Amino acid sequence: MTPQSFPVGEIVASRRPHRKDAARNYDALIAAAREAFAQHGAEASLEDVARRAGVGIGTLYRNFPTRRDLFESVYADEVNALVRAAAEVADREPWEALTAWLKRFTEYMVTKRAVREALDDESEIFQACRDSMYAAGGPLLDRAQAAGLARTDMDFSDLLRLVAGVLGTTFDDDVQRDRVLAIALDGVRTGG
Amino acid sequence: MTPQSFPVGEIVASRRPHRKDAARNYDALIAAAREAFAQHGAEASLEDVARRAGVGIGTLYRNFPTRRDLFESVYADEVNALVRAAAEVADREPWEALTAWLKRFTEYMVTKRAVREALDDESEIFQACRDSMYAAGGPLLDRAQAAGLARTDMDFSDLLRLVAGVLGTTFDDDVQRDRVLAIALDGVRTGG
DNA sequence: ACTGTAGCGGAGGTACCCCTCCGTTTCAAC
DNA sequence: GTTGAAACGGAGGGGTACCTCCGCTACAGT
Repeated sequence: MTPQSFPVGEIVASRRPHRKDAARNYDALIAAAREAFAQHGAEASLEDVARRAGVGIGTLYRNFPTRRDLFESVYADEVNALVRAAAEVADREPWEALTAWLKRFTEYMVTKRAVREALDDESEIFQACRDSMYAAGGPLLDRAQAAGLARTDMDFSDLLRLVAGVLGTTFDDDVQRDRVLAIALDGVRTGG
Repeated sequence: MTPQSFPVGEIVASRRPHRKDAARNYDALIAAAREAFAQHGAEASLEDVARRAGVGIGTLYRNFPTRRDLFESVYADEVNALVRAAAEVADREPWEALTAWLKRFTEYMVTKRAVREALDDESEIFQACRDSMYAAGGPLLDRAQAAGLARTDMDFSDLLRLVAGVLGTTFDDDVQRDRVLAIALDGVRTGG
């Protein structure tokens, strides 16, 4: 309801280097990895990631000594974007703010899917990211519930799973996707 | 409504061999492949599949010359099981029959997920399987709609995507999964 | 029981991936 | 501009997967 006041910065201490060329390579690696993981899942080739980023394999390993390190950085990056998105919709109407944020949540899911395969659910970073995300998005559901627009026998976690699931499937076209998502959200919505 | 009268047999001409040892190996390969694909996705190692099945790699390649052939057989096998399941629930109450079948649909989704990655959506087998599955499951939704238990501004395809999506995600536990699925189906259900 | 053949397993060539190591390049502080 | 340290790229050793090929095995029909 008020602009987010909790920290939206780095979830884990970012290892982004200071030198210009190094920082550029770091960013290129994160972007390439997100792309590769989205396309090939958790087992994407790291050499392919380095190729996409236009850097040598050695550079990849210096920045991310293990595959897990790369996953964590890509994932944290996505979560940060999602947290920022929550602040951006905070001034809209309750239900519209919620659904707008859930739309942005779609993109996050693509990365999340691959990351799930690689990182243990109980890992520290997952915990931190979940906290961060719930702190950012949770109030959006709270507002809708307080306004009598959303059922109260569910929590934010339920909502995310529902939306994540629906958006994680493929559809004939965008029209069908929106229709099915609307049906799912009809299960969430209450007269208002 | 009446027991299924359409063919529930092989969707594609099965290449299952006649000789006893060969047939056993064929079945073991299908089972091992389903397991491996569920676990590792479309890029599971074929040598691993052969190992799980307890056969030589040569045997795998004789039965399934290409990775695609193996996928198609595993997939067709699953669809056949799903079609049979529709016949088995046909004598229950409309809404209960529908949800019972959708529960079985969960298992199918695990395989489907991997197969999607490997097979083109427009492939002949996908088309045939979809027809077969819709013919089997579609009447279950029709019945529920006719009984005023399900909204009529959606079709069977929408329902499958919705359920497939929800069940394709992970949950904290079975209780949450059932709760979220119930919310989604609340969007489908109409007063009754 | 005999026997022809369908079926079997796995060795091995090729290709790709993982990850380390180190000689070379590039930055930035002076 | 000089220079030292940080960063770079990619060669290369070890491992695994793909797929073919062929000598061996075991089934089924007589």
